[in-house]
Amino acid sequence: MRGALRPTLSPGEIWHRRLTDLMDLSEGARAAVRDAVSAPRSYQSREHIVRDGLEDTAVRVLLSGFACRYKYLPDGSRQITTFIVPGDICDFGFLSDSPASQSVVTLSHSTVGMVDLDRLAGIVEQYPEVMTAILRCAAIEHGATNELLVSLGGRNALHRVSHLLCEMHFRLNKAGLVREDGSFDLPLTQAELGEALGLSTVHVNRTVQVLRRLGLATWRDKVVTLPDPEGMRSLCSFDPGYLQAR
Amino acid sequence: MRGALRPTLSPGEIWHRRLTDLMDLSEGARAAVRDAVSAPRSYQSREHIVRDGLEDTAVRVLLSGFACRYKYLPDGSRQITTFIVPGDICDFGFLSDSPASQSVVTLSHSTVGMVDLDRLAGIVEQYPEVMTAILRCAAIEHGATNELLVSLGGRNALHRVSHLLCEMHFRLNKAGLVREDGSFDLPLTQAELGEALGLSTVHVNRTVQVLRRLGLATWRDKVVTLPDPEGMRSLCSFDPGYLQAR
DNA sequence: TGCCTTGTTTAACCTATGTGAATTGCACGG
DNA sequence: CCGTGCAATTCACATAGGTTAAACAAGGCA
Repeated sequence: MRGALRPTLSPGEIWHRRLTDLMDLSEGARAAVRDAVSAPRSYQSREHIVRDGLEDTAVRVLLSGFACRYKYLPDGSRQITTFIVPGDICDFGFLSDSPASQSVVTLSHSTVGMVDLDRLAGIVEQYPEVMTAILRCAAIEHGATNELLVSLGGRNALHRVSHLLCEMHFRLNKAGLVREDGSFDLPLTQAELGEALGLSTVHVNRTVQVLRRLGLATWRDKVVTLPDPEGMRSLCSFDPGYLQAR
Repeated sequence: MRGALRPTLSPGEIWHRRLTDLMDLSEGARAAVRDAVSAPRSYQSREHIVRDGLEDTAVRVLLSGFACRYKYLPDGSRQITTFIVPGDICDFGFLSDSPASQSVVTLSHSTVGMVDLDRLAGIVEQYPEVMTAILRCAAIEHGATNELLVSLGGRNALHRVSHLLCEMHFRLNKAGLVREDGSFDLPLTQAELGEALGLSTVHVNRTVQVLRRLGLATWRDKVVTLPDPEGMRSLCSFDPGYLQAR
């Protein structure tokens, strides 16, 4: 049983980790952030965290599991626009005081922490750096959306799939969710991956098999392994710049 | 010569118009915003406004003309990720105090106003609603990116092109740039439209001709006319919700 | 034990869109 | 008036990826 992920963390630990990665925070700010996250609420797979932008008085932070934002097309097909991993904010509608136009749904069993908006306002007033950190979260998410856009506009199926796997590897690694052997949980179905990448399920399957044959990726039982991350990155020219503060 | 667009405006007028559309601003805030925009700087077509996120101490607002944000793919092709029309902020990097990862280039002769960052900070401190208004600008831009993502992921060529034309019609109309007869300047080349929509130039051309034959759109000499906006909207199920504050 | 359900895989066939290359129409500069 | 060059257009052909349907595997449950 090598690769136990990590000991249990306090709810706020994950968000704290994310924010300090993006911004130097004072000791006081860090404590405030850590304490602001409420006891996690648990969601089953395919349960809605945010329904069509119905926003209330709290910011939701994914603490564990996997989720996505999506939009429906008129023909009933679904386009996934972002994947949400632990540490991510589920919905940025609170920033502009307007409900989000999208819904957020879990893709696996997940837990979500709440940060009360009034409380957050107080923290931000005392520690303005926290606001910058949050805005960086938003900027990175926007960057990820842009990169997905680039994938759909200009990359072929093989590059789309490998680029997304590289991104997941990178993001989950930052969250401490990649094991020693380079494997990580990716609780997606191939159909869902297709809904994000604009590919049919069948073609996602074909493409994943090519990656297997190339010895660059395996994906079984919701676990992805990249035996040769460097080879994978160079295959699709993955550059994680868009996922980092600078 | 019907349809003269509108009399000359003071530089800050356009931005003022945009922000008040998104947010109720007090008289003081409106004056502050109006006065904060510097004398416009003029750019030729295809000149860079922001180069690879080299950010300085001012926010740039497009006052007239047309621009886009883009990213290059490793194979040298270019993916346009956003079109920027008068009233839009060119780059939101200043929000998170990190350089943008993209470049902004004009697509026609354009003018750009600058808002000094320190000055803006002062305004925001006195009138926090201005910050919310700016964050709404950012949210709407994110919404537009998402919608383009949806186009690339799930719409066919005809719907992509018509949806984009509907969006342009809507956005330019808000900026007061659509003439009585429903026509508006779209200083793009078909190749550039293809770079945004993930289509080859040839196929953009084919598609535009279909729209012509359907009597839904004409596009000549950089001028687009939608004789039947409603038909156009229903063709591609255009819903401008994602472009508005609510 | 055996039937559902959900997800992956395979196969045959089809089409929307890309590619390459030539043609046309203009606007511009000399 | 003639070249030059960019943008729009056309044509012939190629292909990546979609579609439909069926088979297969594994887990849950009666």
